[in-house]
Amino acid sequence: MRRITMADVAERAGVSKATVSHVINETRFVEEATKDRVREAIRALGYRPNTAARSLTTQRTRIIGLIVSDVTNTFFAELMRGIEDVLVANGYSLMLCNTNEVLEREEYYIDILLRQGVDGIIAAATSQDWDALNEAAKLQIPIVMLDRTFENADSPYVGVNNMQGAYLGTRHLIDCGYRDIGILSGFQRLSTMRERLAGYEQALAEAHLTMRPEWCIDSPLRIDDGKSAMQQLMSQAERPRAVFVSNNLLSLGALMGLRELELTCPADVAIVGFDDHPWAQVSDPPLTVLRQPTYAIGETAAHKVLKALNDGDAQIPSALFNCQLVIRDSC
Amino acid sequence: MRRITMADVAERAGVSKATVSHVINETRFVEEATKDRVREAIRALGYRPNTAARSLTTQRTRIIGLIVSDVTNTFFAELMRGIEDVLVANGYSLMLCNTNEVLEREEYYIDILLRQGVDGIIAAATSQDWDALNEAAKLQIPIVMLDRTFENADSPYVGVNNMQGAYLGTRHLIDCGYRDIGILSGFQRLSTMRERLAGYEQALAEAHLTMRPEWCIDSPLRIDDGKSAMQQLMSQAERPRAVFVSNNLLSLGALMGLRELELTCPADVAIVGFDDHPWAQVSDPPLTVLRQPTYAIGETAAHKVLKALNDGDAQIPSALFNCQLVIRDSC
DNA sequence: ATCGGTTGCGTAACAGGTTGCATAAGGGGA
DNA sequence: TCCCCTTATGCAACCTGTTACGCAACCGAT
Repeated sequence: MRRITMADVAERAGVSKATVSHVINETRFVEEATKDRVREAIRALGYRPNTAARSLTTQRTRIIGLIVSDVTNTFFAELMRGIEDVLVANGYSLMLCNTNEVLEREEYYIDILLRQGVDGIIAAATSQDWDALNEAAKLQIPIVMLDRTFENADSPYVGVNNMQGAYLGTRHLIDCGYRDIGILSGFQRLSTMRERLAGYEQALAEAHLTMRPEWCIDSPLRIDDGKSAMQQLMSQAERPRAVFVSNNLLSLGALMGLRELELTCPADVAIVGFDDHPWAQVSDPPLTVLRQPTYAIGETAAHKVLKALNDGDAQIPSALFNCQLVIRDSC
Repeated sequence: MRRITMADVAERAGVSKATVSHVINETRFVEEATKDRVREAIRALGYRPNTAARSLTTQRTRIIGLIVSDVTNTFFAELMRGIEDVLVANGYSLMLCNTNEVLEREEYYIDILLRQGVDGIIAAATSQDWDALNEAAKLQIPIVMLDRTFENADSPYVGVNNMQGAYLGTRHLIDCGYRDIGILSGFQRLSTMRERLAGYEQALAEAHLTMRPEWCIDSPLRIDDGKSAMQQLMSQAERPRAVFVSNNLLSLGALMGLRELELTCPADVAIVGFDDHPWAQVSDPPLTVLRQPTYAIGETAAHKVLKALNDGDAQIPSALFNCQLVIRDSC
């Protein structure tokens, strides 16, 4: 069965390809009777326009590339949902690029996206300089930085005020009476993590507490890393009595780590985590966390690419949301 | 800045477009010296082939459409990761379609995928008949059913032996001495959920226990639904002493529901859940669950589409994995 | 010198849409 | 009746690759 093309529709309706095209896209006036014939032909033949052919001439694909580092992290999943809902509502589709926080994979994917000719890119980039995205920028493809950004990023950023969040969390620990506070600070390569560390430092400084470098553990962002980081923290001669954890997977790992050491939270160590997660309500103990308006962040990011696409070269401002401290039983 | 096309490369290298194409695709012999000139031109100009143009003639896009019902469910996220890793390794990309378990959205997306001309579709379909996917099937596009399937599905299925899993789980409850066992059976529209209910029934029957319909609660698959379903179960005059929960989000909701009623697990009700989840280790109590080899399922599904693409019309068999009972403290 | 068989590459048709330009038909005014 | 204008549509070039077909140049053999 040959593919049905526009020529088939045109023939059946007794009009030219041009007319069919204009009926479909409503790009010029066509008499109602003619429109009807075309529409009936489309239905009868089961015609479906070929996106590749269309984008070849229009130079637009109505596809947005989404780069995230870990789809299994509910935080990113929730972002995706927000993004996708907005894109679908506007007739765009999503090309998913999961980098696993691997730079080469990110670069590979950016190349793919550019070949694909995506109309825009939303990136929770693992790279922290403009190199990888530079090609896209040169091609004038709108880019929105999601969750993370970097110094000289030349694109709008949508995320949360990480410093404020970490400050709030650490401050809460201090207010609860803790003085010896450590931090699982994650990947310092990521702006997000740097900002959270800064918020933590600020809260400590304000309370005239000194930050002890050995209580500040960097690590990748997987569950196991959280576990070993927490255990590393707890195996020290002098242990912190509370820990600020910069990422939800690390929080989960931290809880696992404590369990293995038969330490309990908050009796032995208090924890404040970053990012809320449904499971955090039923964990043992339920976690006190900084909640981000994740879905809204996703929506906003999607709106920003669309705006960039529609408004030509209008300057798109960044959007910074605030975190909310959700107090549960871990401090 | 105009887009760089193959013609530009050809001109700079002093050859024809055909030669450039053949150098890129290695589709016919080209002298080494010529190849070098072409490659150097490609590099110098920063040429990137246009996928749309290519797929217009080749009739292939190297894109696979993935339809899932809920990206925020870690189960699907993990499937995606498996699928994506395999696809990337084979030079394919992923178009993500999140349906939120809404039929219209699924149909909409299938239409989009067909216009896009995806080479194959992997679908954790929310629809449970062939209607939505029929168009794709007629166009000879390989389809792989993921996690769910239906009676007259004419495509290979990759998933888990749900009946065996549910049987194992229910059986475990029985072995623990429970006699009054209820079930949160989810969406009976989905094959997965029907099979799990069947496994539950089988285990009960085998132990000569009668199934009480009022202890068998259907619901959608979101966390809140699990919560209210569990509360509905617990508000009955005669309550079950154990509950088999057919889905991980429902398990989470069930735990929340119990908490709200100030009931404890397993003292008041025991729970066995379906699908493992990292958080299930640190929940209160740590959940006994049926674990699926999720990542492997994803990989397998991806391999099957690719096989269908490469081997023409070879019959692709389904793949059924087994569940593994992971015993923790909820019974 | 002629011929057949490589070797290496170019020409042009095509894939399926979009769109600038052109044109035919019909109506109204001079 | 002629001309111009409007209305509704068609023609064909173009977007950027792929590929069937063809041809020139060179080789060694006769």
